[in-house]
Formats: sequence, structure tokens, C-alpha cells
Amino acid sequence: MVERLTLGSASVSELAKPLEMSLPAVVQHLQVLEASGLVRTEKVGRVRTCHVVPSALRQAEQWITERRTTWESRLDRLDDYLKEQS
Amino acid sequence: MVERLTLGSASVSELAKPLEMSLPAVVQHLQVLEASGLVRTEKVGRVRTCHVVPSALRQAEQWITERRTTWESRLDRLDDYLKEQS
DNA sequence: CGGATACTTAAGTAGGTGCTTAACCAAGTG
DNA sequence: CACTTGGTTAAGCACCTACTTAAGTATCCG
Repeated sequence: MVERLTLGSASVSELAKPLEMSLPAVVQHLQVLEASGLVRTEKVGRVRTCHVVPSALRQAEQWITERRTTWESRLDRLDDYLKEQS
Repeated sequence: MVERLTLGSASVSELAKPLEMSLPAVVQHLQVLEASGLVRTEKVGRVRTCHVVPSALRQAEQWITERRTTWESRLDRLDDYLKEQS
């Protein structure tokens, strides 16, 4: 869903179409995405248009990178352990 | 729990002690760890001794590394997108 | 106005996870 | 042998997630 939105803005039903899911289910996903700040939505007339927030994506990127690096150091320690054993 | 086991073998109740959990709960965790091949256990008398399987740990390491690299490439593409926007 | 479209709200449900308690069995100990 | 210890089995429960259906509301179009 986020992937779809990075390709450009979309309405709720456009998002739902390729997603074998009912419309309310899509809206629920959208609500958590909006609450997290990752996407912003705006209702014009009766259609709600959604798009990602680049800065939030940057933050998410940073967050993931941090976790990754802690895992990398864990794996390094794991390596040390495995070398001890062999 | 795995962390504890990398420090050396342990019995079920030794594993349970620092883990505010009932014994059956610990055994359940142990069952999935053993089913996954990550630990091996052996019962002698009435005590079951558990230890990690180094080669499985290696496999897990490799698995994680693979996921990490796919995420890295995803993040690279994300970077490209963000640069387009700014 | 009347109907179709684009959501929205509310309520409920299936399935899964991570425990728990209770009852049990088998191995060691005095 | 009786008691304790270490583990096992079975059943069940609380909570959560990811949906669903049904019934609305609001806008647009002819």
C-alpha cells in the first residue's frame, strides 16, 4: 500500500482495487498510516486523496537503519561465538 | 533464552528461573526452538539439557543477512524517490 | 429530485499468540 | 517405600489483529 503510494497519490478506492480487501479494511490501514504520520490524506468532495509524507519516510528509513546496525553488531558477536566453537 | 543458551547448556528449570514464566511456558518456547532446529535437547534421568546448534545459528545468521540486504536495496530505492521529491 | 458513487461508522467474528492452572508421571533421595 | 524434584500433558483463557458485513452519510450527476 505504501509502495503504491510512493508511485503517486491515490484515492481510497484506487488503493483498495488491487488489494483483495473490503473498503473499510483499507480505511483502517490508512488510519494507522495517517496516525503514524507516514501518509497524509485530504478529502475533496467525496473522494479522499492519499499521499506519503517524504520526511516521515526519511525518519522510517533512519529507524530501520538503526535497528539494522544493532543487528549487525549482534551478528558479529554471534560470529565470534561460532568461531570459538569450531 | 537463546542468548542464555549461547553462554552454555542449561536445564529447563535453569532456563525458566530468570524468566518470570511458568515451566510449561518455557517448554513451549523450547519446543518451537527445537522444531526449528535452533536448539537440541536431551533428557538424562529426569533433567532435560538444552544447547544451541551452532550450524543452525549460522543459517539463521545467513537468513537475517539476506533480509537485511534486500531491505538495504529497498532503502536505496527509497532514497532515490526522496531525492526526486526534494 | 433521484439515483449512483465514494466513502464512513459500528459492530461483530475468526484465528492466532502467549501465556496460565491443574493434574500427572517418572527419577532421584532419605 | 514415601516424599520431593524435574518435567510433561491437556485444557483453557485473555488479548490482539485483521478482517467482515450492514447500515449509514455526503457528494455528484443527469
